[in-house]
Amino acid sequence: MNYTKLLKDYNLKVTPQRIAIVDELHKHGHMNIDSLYQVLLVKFPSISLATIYKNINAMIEKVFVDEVKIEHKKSVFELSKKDHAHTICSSCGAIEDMDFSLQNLMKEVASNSSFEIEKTSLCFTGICKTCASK
Amino acid sequence: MNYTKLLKDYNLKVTPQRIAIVDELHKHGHMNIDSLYQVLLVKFPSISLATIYKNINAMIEKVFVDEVKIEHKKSVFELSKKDHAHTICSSCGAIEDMDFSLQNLMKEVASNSSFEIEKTSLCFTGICKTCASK
DNA sequence: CACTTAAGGATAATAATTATCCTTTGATAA
DNA sequence: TTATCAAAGGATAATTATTATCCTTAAGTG
Repeated sequence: MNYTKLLKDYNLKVTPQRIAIVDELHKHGHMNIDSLYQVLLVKFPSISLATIYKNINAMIEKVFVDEVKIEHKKSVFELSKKDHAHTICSSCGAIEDMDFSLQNLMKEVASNSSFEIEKTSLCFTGICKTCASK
Repeated sequence: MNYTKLLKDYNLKVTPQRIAIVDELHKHGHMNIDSLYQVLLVKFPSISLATIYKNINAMIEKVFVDEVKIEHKKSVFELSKKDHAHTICSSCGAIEDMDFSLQNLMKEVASNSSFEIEKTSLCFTGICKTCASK
């Protein structure tokens, strides 16, 4: 993926730190602030935690990164992708995407309610396949 | 509702502060820590914020209060009730329950996935009826 | 390559939550 | 009803999380 173009498209200056943030989010799927910080310290030994916060917030603002709020844990961040739910394993903590048509859900609600939906968040907490087989 | 019995059933000592917390949650539906604190200050002018935190955490632990995490806002808390979703108005901030059969959703997922669901959280962000008509 | 502006890094400030410690109050049983 | 004990409340300190500030550095533009 061309992260330089991505950043430019969203009017964010292309810096090595930003490229790395997007790169790591892409590689890991879901990361919280601390794990991002830890992994970026490898490439940028003097990177500041403030840089992580500032950039994640900027990317959320530009709507190409989303925050996923999780019970009893710090939020994780992901590159925006449409129409999916999340599974959170209460045993190992793994967070995964799950294919799920939120569109259908939203249509269903739209026809039964007067609430105008802009965004839907669906999270399943439970036991993942790996933990279940142990 | 008999809050004394409720607290006893969950092995929590019955104190006036706890009864008031449950009472306010019941009356208001959804409250964050600060609004709880403000409203409890009326009845208990010397109540400590720490008491609110400690009790909400204890009630969550006992699983008769749930936390609802909301984007860009502090979490709100509600007395546990089953099978419903939440709507959050991005205009006025109102948080409401929405009747919604999470059971069906969970069955659907169970038959298509190997993830064992324990709990489902569904939030719709958008514009509420009142704000839409303005 | 020079200039302008925004980003990075270090750190202080603020906000949010939890821990500590002492006092008070429920719950239990004599 | 009262004595006892453990747990809850209140005040506040400590910790954690996040944001703001300020100066230096580097990206974008011509």
